[in-house]
Amino acid sequence: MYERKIPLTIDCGLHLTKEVLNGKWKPALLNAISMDVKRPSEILRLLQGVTRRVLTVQLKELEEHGMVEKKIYPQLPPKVEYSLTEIGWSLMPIIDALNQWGDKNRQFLETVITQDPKTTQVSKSPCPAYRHLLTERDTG
Amino acid sequence: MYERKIPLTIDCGLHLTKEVLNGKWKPALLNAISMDVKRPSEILRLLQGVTRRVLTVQLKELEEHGMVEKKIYPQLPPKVEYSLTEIGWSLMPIIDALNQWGDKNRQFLETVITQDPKTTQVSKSPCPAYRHLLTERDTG
DNA sequence: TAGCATAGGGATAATTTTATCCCTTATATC
DNA sequence: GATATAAGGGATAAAATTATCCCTATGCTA
Repeated sequence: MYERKIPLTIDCGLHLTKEVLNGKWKPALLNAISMDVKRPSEILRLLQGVTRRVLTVQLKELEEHGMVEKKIYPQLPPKVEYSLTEIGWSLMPIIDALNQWGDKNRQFLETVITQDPKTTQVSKSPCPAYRHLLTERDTG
Repeated sequence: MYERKIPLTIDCGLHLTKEVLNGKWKPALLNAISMDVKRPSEILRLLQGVTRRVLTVQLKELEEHGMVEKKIYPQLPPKVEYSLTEIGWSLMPIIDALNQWGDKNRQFLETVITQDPKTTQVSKSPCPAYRHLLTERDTG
């Protein structure tokens, strides 16, 4: 298994949190699970772009970090359901804020990110509904 | 210059925000600048662990993404000061939340992160004061 | 019997991100 | 003359993260 060679910096809250959220799909996974999209196959359908392998790996990390719980149903074909733990739920206001900030500033951000010379292409498939929409939270 | 080969996913706010905050030191840099630690040399001293090169690169990205502004004083040796833009400031509540969440759950997080088999070592130098401490914000 | 669905994981390639090393500029100080 | 300071950046090495490919298991359906 892979072993980190450079020590992880965890000297401030920022870095600790970053470690938990570190992974291309982690925030989106937490978000999906919070919306009751809890089976890997469902998540795979919801999140255009994740591969099964990466999904498995990042879910496992979230589980190891205590953000989600995994329930295995002893049946075939396999059935597994993930759910947020208490500490996982406590991250949701932050995930929502990240999501809303991005959406609110979408026009600006798309411009600056696209202008970035190292960004040659961008993938923009329509976004599935998010929890903050479902629950009608509005922060203007 | 480096060019991305896999298209960037920006189909939801979460990914847009992630792109802006993507970089080992980005949140910490924004935080430092928000606290008036605005010269590269000061930041270098404050943030144990960043190298000058990475500092330069990540500050430049933050600038290209419109989160910070750079003021160059025409003198020698050079003097440069970074400051948050309006949209950069609008990120601060989120940065604070990330920071506070990490600190609040430090004990738990240190445990699960340290137990992680791929994490062999961890660097823990004392953390400099953060803005939310200076401004006495408390979210308990 | 072949193929699908479901979830997981090993091995390795490809990509992206960070780290390391060295060079530039111009002034001040030892 | 050597050295420090301040900021920036090119080239490349190293490390970390993601992607790709293939294999496991078992019951159901065509």
